[in-house]
Amino acid sequence: MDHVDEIVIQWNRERPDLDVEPMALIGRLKRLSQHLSREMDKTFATHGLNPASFDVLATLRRTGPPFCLSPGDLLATMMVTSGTMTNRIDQLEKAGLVERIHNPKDGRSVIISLTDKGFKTIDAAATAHVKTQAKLTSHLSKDEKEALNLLLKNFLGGFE
Amino acid sequence: MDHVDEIVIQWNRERPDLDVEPMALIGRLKRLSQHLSREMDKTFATHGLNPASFDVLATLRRTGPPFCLSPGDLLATMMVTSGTMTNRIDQLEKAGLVERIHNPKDGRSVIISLTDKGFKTIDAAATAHVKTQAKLTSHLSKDEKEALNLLLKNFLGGFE
DNA sequence: GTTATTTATCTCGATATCAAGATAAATTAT
DNA sequence: ATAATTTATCTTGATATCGAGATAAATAAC
Repeated sequence: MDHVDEIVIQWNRERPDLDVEPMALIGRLKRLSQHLSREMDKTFATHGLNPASFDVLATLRRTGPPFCLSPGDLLATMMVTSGTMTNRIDQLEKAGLVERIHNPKDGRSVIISLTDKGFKTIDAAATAHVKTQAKLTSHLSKDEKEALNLLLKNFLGGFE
Repeated sequence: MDHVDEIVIQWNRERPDLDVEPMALIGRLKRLSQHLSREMDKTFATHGLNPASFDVLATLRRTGPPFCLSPGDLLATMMVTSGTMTNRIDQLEKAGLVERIHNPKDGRSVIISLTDKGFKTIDAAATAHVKTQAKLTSHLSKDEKEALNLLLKNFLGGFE
């Protein structure tokens, strides 16, 4: 009997015409996502990052050498607008974690490159982040994790 | 081979020391939550609402008669701060969907009450919302929905 | 070659949120 | 009764995001 169960009971009493089964599923998904994000954000904060900056740095880092991508490339992997990406890069540049390099082959675009400081920061943060995520999923058994992952992948497939 | 699979491959190549299994699970959960929210937000918008205002009105509505709760009660069911709640109520009051009633039994607190207009709005929006949610989960079989819901409930239990 | 279109990024204004603290009423302690 | 504490809500300042549109370079059409 959790928070979502109570919501379902209330709706069933007030609006018995509505089938709120999907609401329970989506509600739990959303709430879980919020809880997980809050915990992970704490890890980012101990490395001077927020989720947005972690995301950008991690995307550059996992790309491999030479740790460069255009704002457009970064956009393509994250669900944000171009204005948001400009702002994220501004912050990271100000913090000395990335730099904007003029693209000699295309005057419209720039190349976002991890600095040494950015590399060290994201490598340390990623190590801690993975540890946090392991802890956050430690309540689940191996089988549960696999089953959940598979169901989510299938579900997500309908959108991407 | 979805978006998250590619991320896992990249991390395995660049940082084979990291176990990114939990990252895949959490990443899918988060991304799915975003997709679902975006779709649901469209339904809210057609009723002149945003997710925040829908949430407040729905909470008041499903409470049943007399469709009243204090800001503190509303806070307890949503994961937001008191400042956010004040702002949400301000917007809804300005739109004529709720009203702040002075609580005669406690000078510190107020009672947030659904207006007729608020009641009609949320009833129509909720009907449409449930329909949207049914569509969003229609890719999943009945068994999948049940299995997923159960796993999520178990997972969520660790946080609430 | 000049014009039109597309592409890549940035700018601007509006908004929802949070964290921290202010205000004011109720409760508890002395 | 008075003072101290707790509780309920609101205020303020900062920030991340979005949507829409601006800018400027590359490409395509003619």
